Amino acid sequence: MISQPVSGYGFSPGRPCAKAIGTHGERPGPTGTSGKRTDAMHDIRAIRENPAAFDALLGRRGLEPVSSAILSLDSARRAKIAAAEELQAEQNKASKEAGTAKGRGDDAEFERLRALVAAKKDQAATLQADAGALDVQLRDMLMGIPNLPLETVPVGKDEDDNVEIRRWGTPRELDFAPREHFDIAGVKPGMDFETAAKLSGARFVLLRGGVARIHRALAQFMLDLHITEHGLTETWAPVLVLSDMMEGTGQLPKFGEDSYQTREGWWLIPTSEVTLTNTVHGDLVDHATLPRRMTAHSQCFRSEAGSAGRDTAGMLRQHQFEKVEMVSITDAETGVAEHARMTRCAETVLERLGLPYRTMALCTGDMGFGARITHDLEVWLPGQNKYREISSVSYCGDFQARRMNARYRPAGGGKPEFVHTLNGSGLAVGRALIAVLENGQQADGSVQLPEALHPYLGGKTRLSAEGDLI
RNA sequence: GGAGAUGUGGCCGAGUGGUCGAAGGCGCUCCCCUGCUAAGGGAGUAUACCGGGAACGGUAUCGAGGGUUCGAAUCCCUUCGUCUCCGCCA
Repeated sequence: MISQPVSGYGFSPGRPCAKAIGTHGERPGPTGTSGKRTDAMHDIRAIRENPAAFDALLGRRGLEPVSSAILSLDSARRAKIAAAEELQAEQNKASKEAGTAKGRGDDAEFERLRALVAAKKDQAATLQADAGALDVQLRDMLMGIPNLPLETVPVGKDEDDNVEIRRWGTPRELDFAPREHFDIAGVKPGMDFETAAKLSGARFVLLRGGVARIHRALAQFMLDLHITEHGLTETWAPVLVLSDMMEGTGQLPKFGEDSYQTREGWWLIPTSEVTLTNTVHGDLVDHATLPRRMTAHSQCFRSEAGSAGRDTAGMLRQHQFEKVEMVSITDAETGVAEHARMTRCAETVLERLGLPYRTMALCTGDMGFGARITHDLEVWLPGQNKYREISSVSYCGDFQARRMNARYRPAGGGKPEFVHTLNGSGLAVGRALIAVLENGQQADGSVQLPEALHPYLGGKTRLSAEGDLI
């Protein structure tokens, strides 16, 4: 790397953020300690070797070809680097000779060489600056390009093209008109949007009594299931993270608007995928420690910019919500199998709760930025009379690992290779609460609660129409 | 928040402004010896980029950024992290 690239987007680690609410000009923001690598967002070599394949895979996502733009930047950058390095080599050589000249007291020769070094240095600096500028351009371009879909991912435009791959459970036959969760008699006393709005504004909720306890029970149940039966390691992590971490998992630079940032520069995690995945940020881990399977229960914060007007009723879409997240750090060989495993872990939660769901393979057009393949779990919501997303399980290949510079050394030595990462909700707690309430609702406004939760509710089995656990 | 210390390769740890990409140890790989094991001997072992079919050559990197210098791991400035003590605090 010729020179340290300047951050090409609005904020930069180590400095107060332009986007921060209420700028603190003098206060340095929290920063990471890792350096930036300019080439690591996508495999530039792979693009060089087969630009058509790169464009073809992006084309499946509905994106225009970009490889020729990338490659022309890349070759311009490489030409500058080569020229600059040649000059630096000459500079280093002359400098060394200057040292020996000085050593033997040859002042005339020393002065001549000193001037030569200065000249070379000057020329090299110009070329370095050029290379650096091209580097930043290339980096920004690569940072903005989403992950390549696996060949197995169905091609499509939007969510209408997603493919159902599995369905479990049968929605109950009801002899009454099902209500949405916030409209169920037994739920109303414990789900207070008015007070939450007073405290925090729109898209917040305040839970009380039985509903609050069911919510808590759900999170505990999920965590316990994952750590005792699925072998995930329980983890508790910060919810404030550095910009580097958000960049590592792909929330930045493109999607900064979707998250919140403190005045000091920290970001509030939109999901603990950020913290769990970045546990290996910048690390060279022992292959024998893979796969690393983690789970965490955390608060999640999302600005929900761009979803104004959607799902405004109830607690389906909130600025702050809880989620039990699963993350696996693994390698290229086991990534796809791990994805299937993780999907099963999430499905198991729903099955234990007796909640009907379907598993969808997202099409290329509906997949998230960092994913190579994503399965969404959609739970049946009788109040809405439809399946709604409650979990999303993605395999990211080495996409995040490249951004994080997270690698492992293969068994038996050899060059370090990027780890592969996966993440999935297991599950969104708030949405699970909704599903439990809506699916368990009775004609009288009470709610029958899943057996799996009873131990977490002190043996209580129902939410009465008055809102009490009984 | 105040004072001090510190940040070196997978890990630990040495380091004089040029002979340092960096001693030594651990770990790892290969080989030898030892009829198993334990121990021992030898060799190798940073990352990224650029050029090259390769051998290899070049450039950069000693938390990060900047500066002084012909030349910086080593000097100066800024900044971040860590540790210790004090203060405050769930």
